[in-house]
Amino acid sequence: MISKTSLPRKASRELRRQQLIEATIKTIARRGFSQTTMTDVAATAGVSHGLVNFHFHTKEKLLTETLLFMAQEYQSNWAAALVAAAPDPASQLNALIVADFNDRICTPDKLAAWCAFWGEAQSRPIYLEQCGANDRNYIVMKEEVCRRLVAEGGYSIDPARAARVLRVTIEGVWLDLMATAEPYSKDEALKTVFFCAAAFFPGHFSVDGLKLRR
Amino acid sequence: MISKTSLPRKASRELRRQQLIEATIKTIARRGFSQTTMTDVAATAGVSHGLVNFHFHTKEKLLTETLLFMAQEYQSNWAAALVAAAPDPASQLNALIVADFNDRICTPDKLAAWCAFWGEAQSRPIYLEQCGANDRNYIVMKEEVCRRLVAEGGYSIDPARAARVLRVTIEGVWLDLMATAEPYSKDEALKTVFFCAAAFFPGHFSVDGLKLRR
DNA sequence: TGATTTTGACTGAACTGTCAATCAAAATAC
DNA sequence: GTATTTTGATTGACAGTTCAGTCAAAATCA
Repeated sequence: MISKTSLPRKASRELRRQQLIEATIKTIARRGFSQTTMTDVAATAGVSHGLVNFHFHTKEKLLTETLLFMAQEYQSNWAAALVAAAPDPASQLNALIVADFNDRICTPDKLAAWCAFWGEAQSRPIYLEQCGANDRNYIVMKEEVCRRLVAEGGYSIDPARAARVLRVTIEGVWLDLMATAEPYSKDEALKTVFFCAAAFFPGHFSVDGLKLRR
Repeated sequence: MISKTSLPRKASRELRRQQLIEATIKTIARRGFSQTTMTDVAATAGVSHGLVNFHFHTKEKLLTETLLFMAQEYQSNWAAALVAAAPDPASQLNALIVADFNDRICTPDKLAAWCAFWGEAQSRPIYLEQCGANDRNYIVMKEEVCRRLVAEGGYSIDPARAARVLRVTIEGVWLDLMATAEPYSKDEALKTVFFCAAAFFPGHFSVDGLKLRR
């Protein structure tokens, strides 16, 4: 509140939009998609509900911009992990896996929000389009990494299917991490993914992660 | 509309309830959870919206009963597949996998409805409790089958993790089947699951399914 | 006839989007 | 540097709409 007043207006505008997007994520995670109202979001951000309309015009726009933000954050996270990794395919695959359990991406609120958006997206083509391009990028890139790893390691498996199983396994343990029914640790979740990678690429991965140079 | 007079009028209480539950599934699949109204459900079933309240009292009860129906249908599907299968663990695992792609369970409407419920369940403990017991049954049973298969085949993998990866892989390809962005056939989805089973249990499974007796 | 099912108009609550008024910051004038 | 004007951010009340749930009456059944 106090620090807000001292900020320049241009920065304040972007800051407030960002604040409202984060409030939206938190609200969706806490109350669910169908029970998220503009007033809830505003209350979470500590502002009046009129302000949300001032910045986003409609509820629909607020929701799509929130989804877009999460999609871009997700994409830039794995893209950054990829450029930071060594150029060999095993290191890159390892970096991709670890990146998905990054503390900034893999928070309870964001996982719950992803889940809520995903559940709603089935009936809203706009949502699917919103992050469809990102999804495709990710899939293509992951397949390519697996293809190179198969070639390098002399494996005889279908790289596209391996990439697909690894991708959905990560999604799956994400969901498990949220469901209160069957809880296990984030570490066990990561181990499960590596267990899977080790089954496909035993020369490069073990249940504990990337194997050291052979 | 025309057939209404011949069937629903004469329909018993249970039949109408069932009809409304199916209309709810279809409506949720088509319009999404947050946009599903009592009037929508009633219109889909071809009755007035007052009747829905007559049979289910509240919207919340209609939704929970719909979820309960799907959970029970899912459970009885795999339970039936299990008793029909040969007693050896490989046959039972195979039966479980195939059962999840059964035409009665694996319809676009039901997958979309599952997805919508799942997205909403994160913020509604009641929904999770609703099918939590079923989920746990399934997980325990699947782990047990994998444990027996590991013992029989002399594999050296963790059966709980194998069971988990197989479970979430099935969930994952289910989701892929719905998302319009990256569509592949139901057959390819099943092959992907078997690809995974073959990686864990190469003596018993190939990408085409259960291997014949060795 | 009496019991049960079904209809559709109605009510009250909740929610979205609008708007006039207010206030603070920035720009401009003096 | 100080006063004045302009711009942008914020509020809260309000209008219009939607929707869940109610209910009295009608239809149907047995």
